[in-house]
Amino acid sequence: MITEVTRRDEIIKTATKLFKEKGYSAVTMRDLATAMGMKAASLYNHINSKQEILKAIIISLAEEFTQGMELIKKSDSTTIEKLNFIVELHVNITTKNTYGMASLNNDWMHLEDQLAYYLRLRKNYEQDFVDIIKAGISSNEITETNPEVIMFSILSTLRSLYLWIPKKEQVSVKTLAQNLSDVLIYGINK
Amino acid sequence: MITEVTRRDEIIKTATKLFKEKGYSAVTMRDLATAMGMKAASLYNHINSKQEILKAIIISLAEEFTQGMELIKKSDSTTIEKLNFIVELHVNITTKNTYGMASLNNDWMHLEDQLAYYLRLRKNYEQDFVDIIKAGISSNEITETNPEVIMFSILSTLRSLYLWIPKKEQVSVKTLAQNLSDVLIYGINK
DNA sequence: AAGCCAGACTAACAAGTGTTAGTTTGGCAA
DNA sequence: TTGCCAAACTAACACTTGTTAGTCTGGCTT
Repeated sequence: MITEVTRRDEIIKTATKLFKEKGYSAVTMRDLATAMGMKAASLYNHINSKQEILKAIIISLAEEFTQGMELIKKSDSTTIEKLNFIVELHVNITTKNTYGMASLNNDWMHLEDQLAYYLRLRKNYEQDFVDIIKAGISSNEITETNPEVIMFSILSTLRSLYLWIPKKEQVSVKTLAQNLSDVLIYGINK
Repeated sequence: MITEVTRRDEIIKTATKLFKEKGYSAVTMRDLATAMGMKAASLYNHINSKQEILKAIIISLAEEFTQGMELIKKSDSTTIEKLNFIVELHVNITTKNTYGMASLNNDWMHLEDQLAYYLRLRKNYEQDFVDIIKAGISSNEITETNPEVIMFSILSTLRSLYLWIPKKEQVSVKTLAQNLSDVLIYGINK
């Protein structure tokens, strides 16, 4: 069975783009309708609320990250390998959905019912990340710097990828991930 | 002459805090008034518009970064030293004004008259940054990775500091800057 | 040919938006 | 004591917001 692209999907996709440019709060249902070539009221034949659109964008992305981290956590790899996988995970997801990453980063606080759930996912993700780094320090793979500083430093870069990937015209995902891993893990000192 | 803290300053300070939590668009003048313990109309005895508040927050910060970069650029230092200075510049400014950094990062697109000016400052800053890295590659101080990747990677971390500095309870600015420089320049590989 | 119905429309709502005009008040300078 | 004025207030404005109700239309199924 071919999964068809519904009108709802198109609305969410268009909204994602608008949300990236101005943020969730600054985009009105009339803005969204105009971008879709219809009137605001017509949107409600396909979606139930503005809030529902935000939820559809953010929660699916957050779950994708959680699933990826779950696999990496369980994998039988060295710490450095796991960090490489994390970089690839971010590059992959961000490449597929650049716009959505903007909402994930900047508009999560406007989730209402789903806010607590989102925060739980995010907290778990960061905990898993820092655990990997701590294991790497114990096993002598990684320098003895504060693990939170390391995690924050790497994650900040990965979370900002959405701002930057669109500007790089067609660098292969593999190459970009490799370059990034090198810089993040081995530094830039010669 | 002692520079007094005006009511206007207090309003801007309060707004900065609210903007960080919900973003510029989601904060109403009535929200701001409530936080100040007054009615919305009273705000206009001190400020001319909501827009003006955003401008006051963002432009002064952007100019502070530009001035800092100007000094670093002209300084007679090695590339590594200059990068250290840049890290310190970000840690210093972010420590002094954590909330404002959120607006600088997330609400700049809601600047109206000043948008072009802001974009010019930002573009120049990034150009100066990438030039420093290129000089370091030429002088053999820095690995031959794509300079834009290096710049993006470091700057992403520095721009995200505002999310993270409040959580570190009273780590000294010097220590944090040193830790960060180490991770960003020398990597985490042992 | 008949009828269904997805998906658009118009019209309207109640609430919330930034902002203005004009008024009141309480404490300091004269 | 009087007069001033910064800084608060109330009331209102014109417009925008998300959303609902009800209607129309054109193409597919029967």
